[in-house]
Amino acid sequence: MRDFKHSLPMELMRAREAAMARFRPMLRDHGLTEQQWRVLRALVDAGGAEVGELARKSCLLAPSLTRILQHLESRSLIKRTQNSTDNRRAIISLTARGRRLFNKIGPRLESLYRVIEDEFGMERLAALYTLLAEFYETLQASR
Amino acid sequence: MRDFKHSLPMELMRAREAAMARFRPMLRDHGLTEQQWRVLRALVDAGGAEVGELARKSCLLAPSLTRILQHLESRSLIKRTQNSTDNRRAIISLTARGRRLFNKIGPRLESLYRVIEDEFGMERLAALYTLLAEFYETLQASR
DNA sequence: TGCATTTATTTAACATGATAAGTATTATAG
DNA sequence: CTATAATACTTATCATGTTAAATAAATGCA
Repeated sequence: MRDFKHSLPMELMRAREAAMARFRPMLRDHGLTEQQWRVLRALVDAGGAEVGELARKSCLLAPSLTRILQHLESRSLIKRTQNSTDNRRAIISLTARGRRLFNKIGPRLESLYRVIEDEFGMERLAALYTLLAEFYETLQASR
Repeated sequence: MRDFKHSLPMELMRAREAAMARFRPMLRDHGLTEQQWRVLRALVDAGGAEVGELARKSCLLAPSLTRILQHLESRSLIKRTQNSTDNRRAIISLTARGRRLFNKIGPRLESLYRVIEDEFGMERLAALYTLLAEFYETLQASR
């Protein structure tokens, strides 16, 4: 059998964890988990979205997102607006408070990201992005 | 701000998830989670290991591993042997039953992995492995 | 119109992720 | 020797991952 050290899912996980270890402490300082941050960021990107759309954009499973939205709503970082044409769908958007938090954290995470760019190099980073996107597309295409 | 779609941790996660989606159903058919499988595989690779060593090899946090070992032990897939020179350290190893389960699942996962190799191509896969390893090393080195 | 089906989201249950704190054992300074 | 620190795990707590089931609203069709 192939060497255990060369398990692709584990290598992907280790690389991700190495990166997240840089970001997580700052998020924690602001009382956010990485998943909660992904939701805020997806909302800024989309400017309001339905739950399903938000799940895709933030790469979260629906049950996880449900809990996270409940949590963020209790902290008044997001709000729900009912869609009049389809009462199953609620539109989620940031509150002013949520946006302020995002504006405070975003730039700091960006600068941490630039450190990684500097250390690893833009070219290799771009190559990695490309391979990852191709890998994902390849595996999705044949489903 | 950089496009949300180009968040490296998310790309790593999506790629990993695409791969795991291929493997998880089979593991589930045998009553194993992917983490439990990683532990069995690390044990085969090491042929018996201390808890800390096992945590590193299987990329699991110590508290998670503690619970997983309790679970696997209750299913008689692993056993603990006390180290006589240091009673804090217990040596974990597979039982005969654990090894049988591994031998049944391992080859099937290998063949699923070969499908991915075929679809994505050995060369690109090798390039991806290399970049991931370099990325990990780069981020660890500067800590 | 009335009812089965589909769609969108939430609940439930169990397992793991992440951090902090606790426990037992070994190593070490004085 | 002995008090103290370091080591190796384990517990505890809260949040998320994963799957299945439930709920509720919209859709399709007889």
